[in-house]
Amino acid sequence: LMSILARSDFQPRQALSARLASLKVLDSAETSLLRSIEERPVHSYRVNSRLLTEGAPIGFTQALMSGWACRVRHLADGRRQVIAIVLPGDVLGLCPHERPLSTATVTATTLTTATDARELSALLNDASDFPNLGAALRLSVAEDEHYLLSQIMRLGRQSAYERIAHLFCELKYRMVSRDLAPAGVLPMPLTQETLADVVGLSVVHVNRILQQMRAEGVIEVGRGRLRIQDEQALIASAEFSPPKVTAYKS
Amino acid sequence: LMSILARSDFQPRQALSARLASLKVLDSAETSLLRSIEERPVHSYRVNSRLLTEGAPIGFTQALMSGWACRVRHLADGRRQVIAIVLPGDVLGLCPHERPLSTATVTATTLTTATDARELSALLNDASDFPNLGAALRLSVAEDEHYLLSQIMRLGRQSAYERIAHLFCELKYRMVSRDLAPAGVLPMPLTQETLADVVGLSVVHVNRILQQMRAEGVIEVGRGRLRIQDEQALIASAEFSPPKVTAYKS
DNA sequence: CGTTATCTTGAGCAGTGTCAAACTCAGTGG
DNA sequence: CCACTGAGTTTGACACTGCTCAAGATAACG
Repeated sequence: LMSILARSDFQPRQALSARLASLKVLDSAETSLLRSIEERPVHSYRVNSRLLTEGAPIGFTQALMSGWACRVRHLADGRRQVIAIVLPGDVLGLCPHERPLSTATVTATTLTTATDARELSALLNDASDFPNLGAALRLSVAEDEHYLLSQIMRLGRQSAYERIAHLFCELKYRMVSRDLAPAGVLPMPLTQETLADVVGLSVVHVNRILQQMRAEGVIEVGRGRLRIQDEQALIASAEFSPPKVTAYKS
Repeated sequence: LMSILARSDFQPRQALSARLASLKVLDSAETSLLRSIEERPVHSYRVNSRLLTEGAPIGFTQALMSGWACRVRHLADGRRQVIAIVLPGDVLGLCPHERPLSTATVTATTLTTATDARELSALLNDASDFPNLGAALRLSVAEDEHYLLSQIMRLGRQSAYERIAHLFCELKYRMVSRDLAPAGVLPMPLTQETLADVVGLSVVHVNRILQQMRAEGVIEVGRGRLRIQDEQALIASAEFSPPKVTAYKS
């Protein structure tokens, strides 16, 4: 049993409800709906397998329970850009329109599990039965858009160092809001190669920047973990700020 | 009267209905709702004035009637990234949640007019009265997300030449779908400086790439116009493909 | 018709990419 | 238990894309 807790792909399965509850206070019916989604049997995805394919129909909405995935786009010559990192508690294929096609491929970066969450899709359009949950879901969509905009800012106008710093701040913030970063240490299952595809740099350069950050005592990375030692320094050099999408406190 | 037609900021005011009708067949009630939005008195925005401010509340949803605007993010030292170009027919502040805050600043790049389109916001959550219009609106939101992903791909993994080529293909596609690019010529009111902030390059470099494209006979730019002379070449080098967000034909 | 913004060009340089090789380390199978 | 393997990381040398600075040429605009 100790070994189960120690397994690197272990994730508490409440990431989804943790995130949504942090966006809006939920009532008990809403909480138990989320629980039932979280306790449902999962579908497992092997490393490098696809959860969604660009241009292909989205069968039904899924919620990531454990593991990390990446939304990616490809170019013909093999160049690859990670659009967004998908963490436990994120929802895939949440589209308000009919017969949606995926706008990007989603690949499992680690062993990944996801559950059917098709109720959430319906909630987007008609939240009359679960008003707070509907609101939380919409806020989460707005947050996700905020993160897309941040990715554009990073890639377009920040230096290599700033991009990585900004990404790490964002990952920490997102993991914390799902209770997945105990004691300030977060799992970091991405290889430097994948990291490079996120921040639009070469592997070699990513490696050099990480060395630099380590030398400065700002972070500790390796063995699947990331510890941010000087968060203020990172936040300052990246000009990171967390998403604010509504004027309500929740 | 000839001079009115010749003015560079002249735009037919049906861009919104042209775009939405291209996404889904609308019935007459829906069409006339759009007409009434389009014929409403406009609010004018001077060059460089703000339609929305990052972090500030979004008063109400607006539809751009004429002129071009840019969604931008800023860094403290003055660096600026254009997240997206906002064209006539685009809708601003379309958020499904309560009391939304803007996730980016929107600045008028040319003289711009916009009308109050708050009905559309309500339609996002409850489209029972205007089902096709609701569907069209949701499709337009999905398309907009597709364009954001394209922007990420461009900035992260494409060369300077490819970025500009891709952007031009996208602009042409968007303008055509609103009936704003007669005879294959589109208005191009962006300065090279703004263009640089879109594609994440320096002005000087943008200028050089434009020279190159002109020399190759691929485009003609200047005096506020863009003519794409060899669209196949542009599409091929940029690997451009138009958004496909639903399996329905409309 | 001056004035200012925008565009253009050149020269030199910085940041990041490429290539290639060595090193680490977790698995794997003998 | 140990050698082997292969993915991932690290390092160095060098190339190149795109940036900066600065000045001049055009075009827009009042």
